[in-house]
Parts: sequence; structure tokens; C-alpha cells
Amino acid sequence: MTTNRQEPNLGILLFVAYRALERRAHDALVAADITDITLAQARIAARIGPHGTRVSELAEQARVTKQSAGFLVEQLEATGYVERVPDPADRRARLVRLTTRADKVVKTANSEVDRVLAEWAEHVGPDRLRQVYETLLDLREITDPWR
Amino acid sequence: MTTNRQEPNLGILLFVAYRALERRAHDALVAADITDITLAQARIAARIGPHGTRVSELAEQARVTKQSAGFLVEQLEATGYVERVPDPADRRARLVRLTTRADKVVKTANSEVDRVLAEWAEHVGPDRLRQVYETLLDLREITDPWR
DNA sequence: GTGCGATAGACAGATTATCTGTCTAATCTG
DNA sequence: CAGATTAGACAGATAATCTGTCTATCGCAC
Repeated sequence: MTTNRQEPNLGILLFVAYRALERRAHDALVAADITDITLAQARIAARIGPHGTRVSELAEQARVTKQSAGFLVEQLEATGYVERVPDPADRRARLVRLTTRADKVVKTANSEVDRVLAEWAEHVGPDRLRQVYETLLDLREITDPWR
Repeated sequence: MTTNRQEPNLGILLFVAYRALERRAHDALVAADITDITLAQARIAARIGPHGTRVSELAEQARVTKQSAGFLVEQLEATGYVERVPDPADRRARLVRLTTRADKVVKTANSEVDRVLAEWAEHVGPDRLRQVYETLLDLREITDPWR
């Protein structure tokens, strides 16, 4: 529970903006006939780095348990959007990487995000939007236990 | 899917901040021995206005279907945190209201949110935090289809 | 005022996402 | 090297969410 005030509190504002962005990106995928990726899978996939990322790290970033992340990665693997390769640096671990099949997905999602951000910048002004970005970036130092 | 860039994108920053706030509030409830409210229930409860709110509106605000919202309200009703009363303005509708049993919960959650916001203000400066609030408030005009 | 499309929300059923707990192998640390 | 930690798989349970359908009511346009 955050609060139940009438004036929207910061939590709700963060939520609304986040969900709007996420929703637009996912809708863009559906519009591009990419209908075999759920929102939860996308949340995981969006956090995969260019050189692959461990399931544990994906779990931390997406704020779910390792089990949940593993479950979603398994599905993404089944649909061919990711692959798991051994981590050369740690034989316990496996790196989750995006496959070439994911290229179109990433491109589509990124394009839409860019479009949304352009709309936002148009609405509130590029400076104010950048201020939000920079402040949230600094805030991450205390809100993000990892990194 | 938002993107998979390395520099955190705005979507991820919004997510991290939102989840940090939500998590802290929920943890505060658990610390106060309020363990019969789940995060999903809290998301719904946090959006109930002082004079009661319709399930449909809660669903819209929390970005879930009416069915999901109804399901969660049912649980909150079973644990006695909310009650449903007929809406005098519309006989189809019922208003979901917080009960007195919810007082402690609301107070606990609000206190923790205030505490978190104070920490945030401490870290980035009150001005910058207020700028984030105001910009997100303006942004809501285009990101929030309702209201 | 009547009729028709929209809305509120309940009911049913299915699926998806998530968690806790446990286990093994591998790594790190003192 | 021994013990603690970490990565992630496996098993099982639960929670959350969706689609679809249905009834009652509302709000208009005519």
C-alpha cells in the first residue's frame, strides 16, 4: 500500500508513467504481429545485456525471484527469443542471450519507446524530461540495492 | 519490452523507483505485523478514495481488468479492510470503502512513504524531487487515459 | 417514453506469474 | 582446505490475471 490520498502521490505517478511506457512498447509488438511474448516475459527480456545476462541478475533487475525469472527465460527460450550458453567466467552460471530472432522485437520496442519519449518531451519540454531522468538516475543509488 | 540498452532507460528508472517505494511501504506493514495484505491487494487498496471508489475505477487506476480488481476487493473484504456499499448515484454500482480496520494500515503505509520521500529528498535535494513530481503530474495528462 | 448501445460488476473457467523450500554443483574466503 | 556463499534447477503450491459471458441499470437519441 502506498497511500490513499486524493492528490496523486509520487508512487502513483511513477507507476502511471512506467505502465504507460511499458504498455505502449508491448502494444507496438502486438501491432507488429509479435504476439508470442507476454508482458512478464518482456520485462525479463528487456533487461538482457548485449553480452548476455545471468538469470540471477535478471531476477534482481526485474524484482522477481530467481525461480520466476528462470520460468520466464524458459518460455523465451522455447519461443526462440533467447538462448542459454555457459558462462565462461563461472561454471555454475549460464548466460541468457537474445537470439537473432529477437532483433525485430528489440527494434520494434525501441522504436516505440523512442516515439513515446518524443511525445513526452513534446508535452513537458525536453529539459524537464531530462531532469526527471537525471534525478531518477541519482535516486537509483539508494533505491537499487544492486548496482 | 522496453529496450535492452546498457545505460538504464527511463522506463527502468521509473520502475526501480516505483518498486522501491512500494516495497518499502509493504515491508513497513509486515514490520507492523500486518501480514494479511498482499502487494496486489495493497495496490488496489491504495487507490480507494475517502468517499469510496467503484471497482471499475480501481481497475482502471491499477491497470488491471475489472475481474482482477473485483477478485482483490473480495479478498480485502474477507479480511475486513474494505466494505462494499451501494452507490447512491448508480444502482448498478457499488462503492468500495476502507473500514476503520484499515486505519492502522493506511497510517503505517503513509508514514513509511513519507519517510522514504524524506530520504529521497535528502539524497537528490527537495527541489529536484519536487521537479520530478511536477513533471510526472503534467505527464499524466497524456499517460493516463482516465482523469 | 421507448429502444438500443454502453457500463457496472458478478460468475465461470483457464492460464500465467509468482512464491517458498530444497537440492547440487561450483565458487569464494579466511 | 573447510565452511559459507552463490547459480540455478526441480517440485509443489498459491496468487494474480486474463477472456468470455451474463444480468441489471443507465443514458441518450429519436
